[in-house]
Amino acid sequence: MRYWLMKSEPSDVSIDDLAALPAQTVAWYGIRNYQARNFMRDQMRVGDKVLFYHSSCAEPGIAGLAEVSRLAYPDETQFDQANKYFDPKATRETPRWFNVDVRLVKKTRLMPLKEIRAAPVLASMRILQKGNRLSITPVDPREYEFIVSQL
DNA sequence: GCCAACGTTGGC
DNA sequence: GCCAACGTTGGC
Repeated sequence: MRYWLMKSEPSDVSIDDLAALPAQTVAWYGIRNYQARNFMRDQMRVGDKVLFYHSSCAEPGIAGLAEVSRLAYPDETQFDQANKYFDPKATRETPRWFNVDVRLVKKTRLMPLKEIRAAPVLASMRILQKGNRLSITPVDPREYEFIVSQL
C-alpha cells in the first residue's frame, strides 16, 4: 500500500464539498501533468492512503484523510468540449488523461503548511521543496504516520 | 496581484 | 533535438 498527498483547491473541491458528495467520493479529474497522471495510472491502488491538501487558498494545509476507492480510468473531462479540461488530442480509443476515485475517510483539523514546514521529520516532503508544483506526490510511510499522529 | 519555478509548445 | 516563449502553479 502506498501513501499520497493530493492537492485540491477548496474553491473547486474542498474537504466539505467532498463530505457532501454521494458516497463522499470524487473523481480526481483535471490532472494535466504527465507525472501526476502516471502516479494515478501506474501506481495507485484501491486502499492507498491519501492526505487531502488544500492549495491556492488563504490557509493551505492538510484538511483531511482519504483513500483511493477506484483504480485509474479515463478522465471524462478530456472528451467534453465544454469543459475547461477538454483535450482535443484525446480520443475514446486512446485517452490521454486518467483519474482515480478518492473517498473521504475523515475530515480532520487543518494542519497548516507552516506547521508541516516546521516539523523536522517532514523536511524531505516533496511539497516543501522549492519550486515543487506537482499536485500529486508520494508520501513516505513515516511522514504519513507522523502527520496522522498530529491531527 | 506578484513572481519564482517549472512544464509544454513549436519554430528552426 | 535545441531552446525561447509562453502558460500555469501556488505561496505570499
